[in-house]
Amino acid sequence: MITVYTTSANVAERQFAPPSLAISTVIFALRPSESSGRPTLWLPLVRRIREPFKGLWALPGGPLTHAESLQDAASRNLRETTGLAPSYLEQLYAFGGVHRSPTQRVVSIVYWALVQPTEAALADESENVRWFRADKLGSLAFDHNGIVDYALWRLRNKLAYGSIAYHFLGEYFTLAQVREVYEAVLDTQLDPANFRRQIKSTPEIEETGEYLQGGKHRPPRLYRFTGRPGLDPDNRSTP
Amino acid sequence: MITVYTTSANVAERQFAPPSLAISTVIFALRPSESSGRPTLWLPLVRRIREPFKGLWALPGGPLTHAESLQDAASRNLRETTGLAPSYLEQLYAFGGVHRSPTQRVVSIVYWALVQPTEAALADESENVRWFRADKLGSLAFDHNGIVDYALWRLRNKLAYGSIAYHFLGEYFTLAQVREVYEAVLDTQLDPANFRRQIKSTPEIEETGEYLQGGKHRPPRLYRFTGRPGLDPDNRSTP
DNA sequence: ATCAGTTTTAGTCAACTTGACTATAACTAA
DNA sequence: TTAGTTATAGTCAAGTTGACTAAAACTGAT
Repeated sequence: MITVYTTSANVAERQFAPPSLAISTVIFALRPSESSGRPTLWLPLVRRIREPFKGLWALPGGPLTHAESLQDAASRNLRETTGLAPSYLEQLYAFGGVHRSPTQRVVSIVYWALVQPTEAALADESENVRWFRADKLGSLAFDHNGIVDYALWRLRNKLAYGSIAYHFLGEYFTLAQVREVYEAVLDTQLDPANFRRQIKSTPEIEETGEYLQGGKHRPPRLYRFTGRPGLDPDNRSTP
Repeated sequence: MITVYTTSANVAERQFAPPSLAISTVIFALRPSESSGRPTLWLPLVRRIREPFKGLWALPGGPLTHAESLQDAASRNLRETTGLAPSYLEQLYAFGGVHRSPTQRVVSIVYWALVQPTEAALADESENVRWFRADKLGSLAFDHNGIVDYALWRLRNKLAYGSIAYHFLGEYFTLAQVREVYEAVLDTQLDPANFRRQIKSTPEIEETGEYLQGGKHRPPRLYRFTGRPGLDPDNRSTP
């Protein structure tokens, strides 16, 4: 038996085509809030230029090409749509509900990424690519609101547990900046003294001899993160 | 432009076909070890009856049909190959390295499951379906050794954190049985007194009035787990 | 009946961690 | 010089953890 699928298949034919596979990315960066000036969570979205959901905002994404691993596809897509190179990239989840898209069956393998503020400032922004505050997104295309919610949950989880916060920051940072990352992501206030005691007790934080000058107060010491992010189980792109 | 893919495509044609999508499952159950009699981790594998890796053992898996969500596909597959109904089922990871299979590009969305010992005892076993100790697997087909390692890591992680252990057990259990789950999965000895203090301090454990009779020692009280497992972000199979 | 063997269960104690809070240090701007 | 600001160290009580002791409650053998 020979089964034939075409890219311009009608609905009846699509019933038998394999589900199509897409890669999307939730990209987080810290940017100063317009109101308070404190850092808050933002993410870039792209406007859909075709049906379904034409005109609505959606997560950046695209197809998986033949020669690249899932992770490579995610970081290529991220670069192509926003010009960004992430400092952290991890698989979030494979979404495969039957009715995610009204026109065809799509399985989306979603990654989430963190970018540093210097990177984020360089990001391309245009009519069809814009940054939004993570807590003020409005209604997105497909199930993308749910996906962002889940990515936020994972980010908060990972922050509470591990050593993810430093990927929002540059190579050198003050402990107050680390605290601001936690405060922005978890949306709470933290006691500065207790917070620094905890952070300093983790072995992956290294004191440098440098201080950050220029504030109108006692200059804070600069630190460095020496840990490596845990490798994903599947990212062996070039064997 | 019309692109045509056939199920009997040759290698050159497959280059342009979309990567195919498969669902696999890592199924864990506790069974008594032959040597010590204590519970240990086991999982069922199926023997491959065709190339590639013909004759080797592999994770149970199969295709994704059109009308079912990823999770539904995983539990259907699990039922078809082993006859099992899992008490816990969660997505593990989407594996999509370029060279996972020598003959074609395959993206595998892998689930992991826990089954209760009563279930596990009923599981079909045959020439081509057999249970193995998780720490004595030998060399499996594809990248399945790596997948099992990752599933083990996730299981241990989840155990240390959350309320997963009870899905290995029946509705009623003693605290010593819970401890045996931890000891089997983490492969350590735990102090009985300290362990029970910790478990009893979690609010989801409920004392029953019943005791387990029949041991040659003081009869232990039976407990019940009242928490619900966290829902996966995508398992809305029937909307 | 009693005793040894077993596991269950409660409790103690020191070491460590956490959250709330106080106080001093080191800078800038007026 | 002083007020304002953040950085940084330290204290203290409450809570948690790990190592350990001991009593309770059953069975099976003497």
